[in-house]
Amino acid sequence: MTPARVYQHPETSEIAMPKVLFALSEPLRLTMVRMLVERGEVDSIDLGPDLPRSTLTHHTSLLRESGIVFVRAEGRKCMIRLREDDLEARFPGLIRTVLNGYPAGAGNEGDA
Amino acid sequence: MTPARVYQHPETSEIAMPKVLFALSEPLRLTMVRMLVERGEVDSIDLGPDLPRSTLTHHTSLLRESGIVFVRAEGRKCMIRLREDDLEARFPGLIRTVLNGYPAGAGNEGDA
DNA sequence: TTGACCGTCCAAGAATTTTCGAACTATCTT
DNA sequence: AAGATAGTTCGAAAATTCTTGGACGGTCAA
Repeated sequence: MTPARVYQHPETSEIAMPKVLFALSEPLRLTMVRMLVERGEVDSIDLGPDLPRSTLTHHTSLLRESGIVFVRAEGRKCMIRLREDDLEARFPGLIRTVLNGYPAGAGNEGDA
Repeated sequence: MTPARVYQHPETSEIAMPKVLFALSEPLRLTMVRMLVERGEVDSIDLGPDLPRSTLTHHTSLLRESGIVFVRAEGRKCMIRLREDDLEARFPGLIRTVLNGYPAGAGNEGDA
């Protein structure tokens, strides 16, 4: 039994505003974050069913490394959830304020 | 008497969250925005006295095109101020929330 | 165990952003 | 008018980021 996949996450205190804003500055990732807020923990593939897997990994890694999401391995899939409490502690109101200004559908995401 | 320099600004309704977040995702520009909040309208050169002028123009243009600042020519200088009301109307609380999470000095800016 | 799946890593190319010197225009001072 | 000053534009080079295919290793079902 191997330790499966392990993901590195920044400490709450290490979460940096510029990196977070950069991560959120992409419509695709912003839409992912909205889905996380609405659904709680999701299977990573739900965040971009039509994306090539390596592209999806790229974006989820960026969200993880910036401190926005927590990632854990679950069997062969990968479950992702927003670090709500950590983000709220570090940058109170940020996620809510940002999503408020980016209504659903604003980014022409996915399902036509 | 020539019309001097004219600057294009997006309408309030055209200000887009991803572009704004991208503009704010750079420590240098984030620091500029803080200075604008603290000082009101400033001479553009105050935003980066040590930067090459063309670099300064690049950053101020990006802030202007994203809808964050208003720029006007004043003689040979260029005065810049935050579009506080427009930003507050479009994305309530955003600037305050962001600057709150990016304390002064966080970006090692300028004066050593 | 075999085979299908899933996610990551690597590498390469495309696209974007950043930086800044040089040339140019406009403005102010004298 | 001449010289100094301010800002923009252009071009080029460096740095980042984005996208994707392909190889690889772990996981699940049969």
